[in-house]
This record gives sequence, structure tokens and C-alpha cells, in this order.
Amino acid sequence: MVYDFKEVEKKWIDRYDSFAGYKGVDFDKKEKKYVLVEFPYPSGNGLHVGHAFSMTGADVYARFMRMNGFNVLFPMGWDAFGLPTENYAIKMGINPVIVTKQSTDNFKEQMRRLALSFDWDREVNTTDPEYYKWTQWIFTKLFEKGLAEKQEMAINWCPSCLIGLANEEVVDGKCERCGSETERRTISQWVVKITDYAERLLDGLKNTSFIDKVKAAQVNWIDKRVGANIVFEVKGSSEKLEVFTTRPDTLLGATFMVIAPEHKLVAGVMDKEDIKKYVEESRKKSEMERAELSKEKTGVFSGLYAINPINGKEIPIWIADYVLISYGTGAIMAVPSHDERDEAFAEKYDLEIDREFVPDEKMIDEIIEKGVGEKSVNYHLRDWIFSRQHYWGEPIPMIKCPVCGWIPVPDSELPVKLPEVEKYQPTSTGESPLANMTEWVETECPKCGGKARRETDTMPNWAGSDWYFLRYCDPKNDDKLADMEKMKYWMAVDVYVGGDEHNTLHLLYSRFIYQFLYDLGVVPKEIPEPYYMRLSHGVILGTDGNRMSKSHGNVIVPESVADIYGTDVLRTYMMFMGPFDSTMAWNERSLVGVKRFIEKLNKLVTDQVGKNGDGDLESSRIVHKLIKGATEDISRLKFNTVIAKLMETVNELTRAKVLVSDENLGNIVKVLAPFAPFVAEELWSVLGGEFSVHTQMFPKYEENYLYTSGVTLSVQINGKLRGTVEVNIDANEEEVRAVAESQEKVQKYLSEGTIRKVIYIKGKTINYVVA
RNA sequence: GCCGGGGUGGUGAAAUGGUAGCCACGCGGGACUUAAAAUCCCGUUCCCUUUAAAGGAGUGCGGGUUCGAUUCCCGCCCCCGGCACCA
Repeated sequence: MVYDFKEVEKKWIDRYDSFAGYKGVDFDKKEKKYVLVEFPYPSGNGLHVGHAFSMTGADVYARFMRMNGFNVLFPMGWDAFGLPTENYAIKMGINPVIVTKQSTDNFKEQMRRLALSFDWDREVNTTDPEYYKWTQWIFTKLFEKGLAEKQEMAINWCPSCLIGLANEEVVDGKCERCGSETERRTISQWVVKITDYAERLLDGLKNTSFIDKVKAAQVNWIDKRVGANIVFEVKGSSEKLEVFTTRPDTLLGATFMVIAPEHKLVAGVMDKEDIKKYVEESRKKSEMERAELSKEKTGVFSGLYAINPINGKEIPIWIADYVLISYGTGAIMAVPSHDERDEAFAEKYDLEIDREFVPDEKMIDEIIEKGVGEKSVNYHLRDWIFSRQHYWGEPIPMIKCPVCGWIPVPDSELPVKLPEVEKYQPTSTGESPLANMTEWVETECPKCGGKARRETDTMPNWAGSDWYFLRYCDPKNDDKLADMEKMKYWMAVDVYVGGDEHNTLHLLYSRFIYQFLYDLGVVPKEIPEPYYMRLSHGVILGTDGNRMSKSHGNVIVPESVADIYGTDVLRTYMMFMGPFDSTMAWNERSLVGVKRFIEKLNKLVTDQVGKNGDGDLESSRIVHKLIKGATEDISRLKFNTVIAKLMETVNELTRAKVLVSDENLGNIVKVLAPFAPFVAEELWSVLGGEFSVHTQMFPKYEENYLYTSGVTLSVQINGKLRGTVEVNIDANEEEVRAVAESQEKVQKYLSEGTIRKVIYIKGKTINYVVA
């Protein structure tokens, strides 16, 4: 019988739409398992095979957990605010709400075809006012707790998008979204003080079992440095110069000081023409550009001298933009004999380098004793610029009253809905288009009732994804972001599958928001961290080896494969391509191998069903070996080797021409089910099983089928393979030696010297050391 | 420069201290067929060899530990991803 995937998919797909087997059941007695895969940004291009790959991997795992008796929560939603939708809306003059609807409908249908077993009853959308009501609520709480404030600050500015960018959104001095050169500009911005949680964010990693590289990414991003702040007098001035150093022991080796161009001491020397010029030029550079100029450091002498607090030595103070005002105190003591950057700078400007200098540990005590410095901890983590001058984001729910100052919008008036506007682009002043909505902007102060104005900035795209995993626990709750008891049941996320690109920002921001909510008492006190385990999925690149994107023109959509080969072959192939966490270029070359495998399996089952009673012992051995291997491999997300084992099983059973019982045919089908849901369902029904195969228990292997008395050992002579022997698994060294040494070839090599030693590793090898 | 990941056949890859290359693609040969497709069977790391047997080399490079190293350690080279010159 030829396998017709179109007919089979058509037969089952509708039944899965309302299938109870895929739903997470609140408070179910079964043990829960929360499997989360990052929700996508629903772009107009649709879901590509990269998405399909990571989601299918998570789906296989979720299905496997269900078949192991867990009550699985496997939800999906849309992180739908963002610039591409806004840009498309601007270009086409269409409301982003409509654009978003079209995109999410399209994504959802694609996911349906991929047979992803999401619980659609829990679908969330960050652009839904019922959802962003709570995103806004969180912001008002941040404000109330003093963790959000407006700051006049120099930011990266994109002159094309007319928007402020966080440092991480500037790539090579260019705007990440539009590619324009960015500049520095001072603007009033909402800033969220994530740095207050730096220590907690480091410490909390102890409560997780993230894979090592994810933990490392978090630790390195926070980058805690312990050192000292040391105060220098400035010669002929009442001003003092404070520096942060991780090496207070090198204090006596300091031969010059460097301050950032933004440092307050610079203001006093701006009358000098060369200094003024230097400061103005560095102001134009973004931090990225300053970083890029690493090979050619620039600076200018301030004319000022600092006094070393220990030995009274006069040290010249230089101004250089390789020192950043945002880190430490914006000033350093330079020890060119112990720091390569300082050395390069000293050589360029012909400054003193004390090559004889030896660091002195006791210096630290002396500094503290003299009261000229103190222990200091710095984190490289920076506060989070939270304002965007854009339309398509959550309005920041704040009101500016000329009398009362900034007042958060009261809970009862949330959500602050995005008003309809005529134009979606930012205003010519760089304000968000909401600023033009006079009747929306003008409001009353919630506190004094006087005339006041709404904030017109919107939130960054990270805001909605900071807490979405909580909303899945209770997606329709109108009174709170989620019910405490439901969160207590489902949280923490057991396995969070995501991309490396989110291992720093998204992961850190969402952990921060969770910890903040924890302190607020709105999430369960038993659960200090949101994610128990974080795994990285790999990336599927285009056939050209580049990331899939419209601009590269290398996007492969899953339907193009599913139309020809079917969903099962596509899914199984993606899982077979390589390890789940590795980067691979899309290549359809061996897709046909998976197709052949599915057809062979189909033939095996339809040929043998109902004919073979108990089957042959040999077939049970083969099938139980599969069950054991598959159980271990899926648990470790080693999907590619499970497929290899399935292929091997079908090949062995076909070649051995053994009789296979219906039970064992069913066992193979169950192992296949997480990967190829449609054909597994069909074959399960051929075998007379009840709908659905996906709610069956994953088979358990039986030890007695796996036991083999015979084993093949390698025979090595001086570590080189010289033969193999078949022996009983429990054979002792003498027995193995007798068999091995009866072989002509082994005798030949043994006769070349005297046996000095024999190493026998039971079940594996016997090695003769001959000299 | 810093951080993370990686380097194994013609290709995707497997093996995490014990027979390197499972499984799959591709390729070669054969069966079936009027023919082709599909399917099935055999072979396929490289070198030497008509073939086979036998041998040698072999997991980026150079060392080391070990009876034995793709796997562990030290040094180096190259590729990919991330980055904020972080004092």
C-alpha cells in the first residue's frame, strides 16, 4: 500500500483543532510540565523553517512528556509590537492592528499545518489591550517602587527612524532596524533601574539549571567587578577626582589619569580650544564608534594634575573618549606598565611608563587606613532605557501634572489604549505620533484633577515578552496578571527553549521583571526564578549560509516542503538534519531519505498487522533496544539520533524478515509519534488503536529483551586493533585470553615480544602490552 | 581585544576514555523493466594493491597524560555567533 500523506493529513488535522490531549489542565493531579518555546514576532514574511525547526523540537519534547504521563503546558502567542509592522503600516497606510491580525492568522495556520501541539486556549498577544493592561500595570509598579524614572540622558539617536535606541540596538554605529548612521543626542527618557537587581540576577542563577553557556552569558553581561574607589586631590583646585579601579595595588604605578570627555572636571578647562574641539568631536561618536576606534586611541591633555594620595606625586590628567562616563566614576588611573590600553595610550602621547613598578598588595590597607579610598563594586550591567518614540508599542501609562509631577495612571483606568492616529510615523520633533493626538494627550491629573498631559512615549519590544510566561498560566484573568494558585501550579517554566540571541537581554529582562514581581508579592513566594531550565536551539541558515531574511532572499517556508513531502517528512527531516542545538544551513539533500523511511515503516506495519500473534523474539529484541535508546535520547533532546535509531530498527526488521507482533508495531509507532504525528496516528488506527496515539503512554523497555549473553570484544596489541572475539558477557580474563590467543593473527603479534601486561575491560576490550 | 560555540569521509553527521565514521544523502555496481522512474541487494575514509588477503595512515596543527585519546590536559591555527576598549 502506497502511503498518501495528503489523505492522511486531511483525515486527522481537523480532529486536532479541538483535541483535549493537547490542553494543559489547571490543577490536574498528574505532575505538571511547563514546556515553553519563545513566542515569535509575527512578521509579514510568515514562519520560516528556522521557526519551524525550533518549534518542532520543543513540540517533540512536549509530546514526549505528555506520553510519559505529564500534564503538559505547551502554549503559544504573539510578541506582536515592533518596528517592522509599524514600518509596513507607514508604507502601506494600513492600521498595524490589521497588519498584525493578518500575520498572526497566517502564522497560526502554518503552525497548524506543522502539527505543533500548542494549547490554543491559552493564546496570548502582546498587542491585545487585555494583555498590555498588565504590561502597563507592571510599569506603574516599577514607578511606584522608584525603579522607573525620567532622565535627561545622552542616547543613541537614529536620524532616520527619529527614535532613541538602546546601545544593544545600535549595530556598527548604525541603527539596527534601518541601517542609518546613529548620533548622540540628549533626550528625556524613561529609564528602568535593572542595575538595582544586579546582585539578585547573579545570585538567582543558583536556583536554575540553565546550560553552562547561558549562565555564562548572563554572568558576563552583568559583569561584576570588585575593586576600590580612590580619591585624588586636583592640584590647585578644590575639586577632587575619584576613580574606580580593580587594581588598587597598582596605585603607585599610576603615571597619568584619564577622564571621560563628559567628566565634570572637563567643564573647567573648556576654554582651551583643543580641549573644546576634542570634546565636541567625541560627543558625535556613539559608544560603539568609540569602541571601534580601539586601535587608535585619541586624547588631549587637560592641563590639570592629580596628587597621588599615598606619595604625593603629581600626575597629569588626560581627557580621552576610551574612558566611558557610564561606567565606574568616568575616570581611571592609568598604569601603563600593567595595562595594555594604558600602555598604548602612553606610547602614543609619549607619557611616562614606570616599567620598574611592582604591585603591592599592602597598598589596599594603606588606602583604607588613610581614608582616601574604599572598597567598591561595579557592575557592567546598565540601566534599561525604556522609552520609544513610536506608535506601535504599549503606551507608557504615566501622566505629567504641572503641580504633582509624574503620576501613574490608576489601575482602574488601565489599559491606556493606543488611540487611532492618522499617521504612524514619529513626528518631526522626534516625539511619538501620539503627541499629535491633542484630545488623547490632554487629560486630568489623577491626583489633583488639574490639567495634565499623558506620556506619549511607548515601551520597547521587550516589555511584552517580560512576563508572558505568567499570562499563559491564566490568560483571561481580568483582575490580575494571573491567578496566584494557577501560577503556583504551573510555574516555574520547566524547559525554556530559545535562541542564543536572547540569552542576554530577553532572559535577563524577564528574570528581572519576575524578581520585581516576586518582591511585590504577586507571584508565588515558593518560586524565586521564572525558568528552571533554559536550552538553546540551533539556527537554520539559508542555503547560502546566511541568516534567513527577506533582504538575503533566502527564506524557505515550511509549506514549500510540506506540499511535496508532507508535514511528517518535513518535521522528521528537520529533527534528523543535525543536533538540536547546532547551526546548520538548510539543505534538502537527504529529505528523500526520510521519505523512504516513512514509506518503509508504513509498509512494515501494513504488511504485518494482525498476522503475527506474538511475533519473533528477535523482533522484540530489536524494538526494545529502540525504546531504550529513544527514551534516553529524547530526554536529552538528541532528536537526530532517535531518527537514526528508528531507521535502523525498520531496516533490521525488514532485512531479518522476522515476524513482528502488533504490540511491537505499536511500540515503534509510539516512538515515532512525537516526530511524525500524522502517519503515527494513521498507523495506530491501522493497528486498531483508539484515538489518539498522542495520548498513549510512551512504551517502556523490558530488560529481559535487552540482555544478550554474547558480546564482541576488541583485541588490541599495544593499543592497535588486531582482531575481535565473541565471548560470554561474564567471561573472565583467562577465558577471553584463551579465545583471543587462539587466533593466528593475535599469535603473530604476540610473538613479536613478551607480554608485559594485559588489560581486560569487561564487555569492551582486551589489550596486550607487548615489548 | 573580550566572551561563548565549533573544526571528524564527497555531503549532513555518529561515537564523551575502549573496534572512528551509526543513520542518511550522493556516488559505483547488480536485480527487476522493452525502457525509464520507483523499489530491492551489494560496495563506498584515504593510500598501496588487478582483486582479495594483509598492511600503513587517519577526527584542524604541535606536544602531554594513559595499556588505550575524536573524547582529558597544555600551547597554537582557523571558522561561526555575541559584545559595551569596562579600567
